[in-house]
Amino acid sequence: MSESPKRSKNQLKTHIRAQNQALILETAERIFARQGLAKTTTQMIADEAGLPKANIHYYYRSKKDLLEAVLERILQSWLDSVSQFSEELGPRHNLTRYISEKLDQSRLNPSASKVFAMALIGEEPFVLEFLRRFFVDELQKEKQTLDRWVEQGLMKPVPVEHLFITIWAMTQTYADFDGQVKVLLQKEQLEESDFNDAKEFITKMILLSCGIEEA
Amino acid sequence: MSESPKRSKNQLKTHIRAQNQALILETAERIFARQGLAKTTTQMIADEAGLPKANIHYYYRSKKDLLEAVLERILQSWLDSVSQFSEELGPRHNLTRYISEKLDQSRLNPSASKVFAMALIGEEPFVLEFLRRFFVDELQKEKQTLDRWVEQGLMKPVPVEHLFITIWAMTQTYADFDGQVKVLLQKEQLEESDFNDAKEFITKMILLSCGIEEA
DNA sequence: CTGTATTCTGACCGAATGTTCAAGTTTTGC
DNA sequence: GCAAAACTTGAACATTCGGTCAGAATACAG
Repeated sequence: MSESPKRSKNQLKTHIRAQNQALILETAERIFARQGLAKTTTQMIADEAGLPKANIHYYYRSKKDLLEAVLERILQSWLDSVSQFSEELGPRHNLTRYISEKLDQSRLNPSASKVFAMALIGEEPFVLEFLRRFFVDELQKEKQTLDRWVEQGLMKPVPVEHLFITIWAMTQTYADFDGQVKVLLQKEQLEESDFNDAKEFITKMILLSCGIEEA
Repeated sequence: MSESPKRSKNQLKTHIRAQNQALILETAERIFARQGLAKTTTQMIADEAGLPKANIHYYYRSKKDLLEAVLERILQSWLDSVSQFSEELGPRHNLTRYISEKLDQSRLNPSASKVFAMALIGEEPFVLEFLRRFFVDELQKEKQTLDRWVEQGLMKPVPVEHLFITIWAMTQTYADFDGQVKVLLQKEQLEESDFNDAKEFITKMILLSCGIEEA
């Protein structure tokens, strides 16, 4: 138990703060996903984190602040983990990787996915603003890349907005509506193989619709 | 104002009841969709329906009862409006119609769509139970029909569960996450043409992936 | 070791909200 | 018309929940 072999004297400044904030954000994300944004109480988060409620409010003034911090953390991790489209690698490779990464995200971090979907469906201003600031530009860039691939005859022209909306919709579904998916697949729990089946099916659909793969 | 030209003596029994329940259910559905299930208060519904709050509780004992009544109404209307797959008409016609009808539903009754999605993402036991009772059997039937089409060489074999999950995901998205869609399409409001674009794109994707349409 | 900054926490508060109730009013069946 | 049933509604209640605060405890710098 009593282990402190090396007191690395460097960033002990607000060591406690960073540690507690991380604990609170992780716990909050989990409970927000499980209970819904509105039904989640600061008391629940406090209990599950093993902290008194007042301590939560010491780090995050209001529940809204806490939710926004949770969302910001999610979005930041997504921005970090998403690969940019690389024109040289061509459409097949890029689209396949994009779908694969999105489904992996849904599978490996379902809480984050679900919290984000809840915020979206509830039209939290914070999230819409974030989309406006980051993803609209992102989409424009990807559109240009796709246009160039079309010019080079590597794929057929497609409505890029709808392409990305549908990819988003399909990949998110497996995390966001997992209750429904479990019922339809008649499984207690989704396994990696289910995600792989989905990955294969969705990828094939998208490649076909872009004229990259032949039927 | 004082109009009662013909007192059709038949179903005046609980005329008032039916009328008020309809008003309450419609209003509740709208506000549930706008505010979220948990944030919606009985007071809001009362105000927007022009009734005192106690009157809402006269017809629906609890908020949970009211939500379930709203959900039941939505599901019933869906069951009524959905066309059965008809084997003779073949896969192209049936799938095209199915996608078209689902997108029309999302467009023409976005509140219903959104409330249902909120209940699903929150894993309301009522909805999951309903899915289990109705849609699992439904899916089995459709699976058999598709199998026969495959045998007849009218389409290629596909993972039917994932086919329907992805169709569901894509068509619902335009209603459920319309905030996000509007941002990405950079529109103030979604128009019928946007839904038609989506309809065309999704239909083509699905037909291609079933080997019904050539690239 | 000492003073300062940071963190911790039990107790409390006010507002909001679902629900009940009892006393009214209207409608209905006869 | 009349009694019973159905409907209406203002007021009140109990509970829950987000948020505050003051003072105790702890960590930290010099």
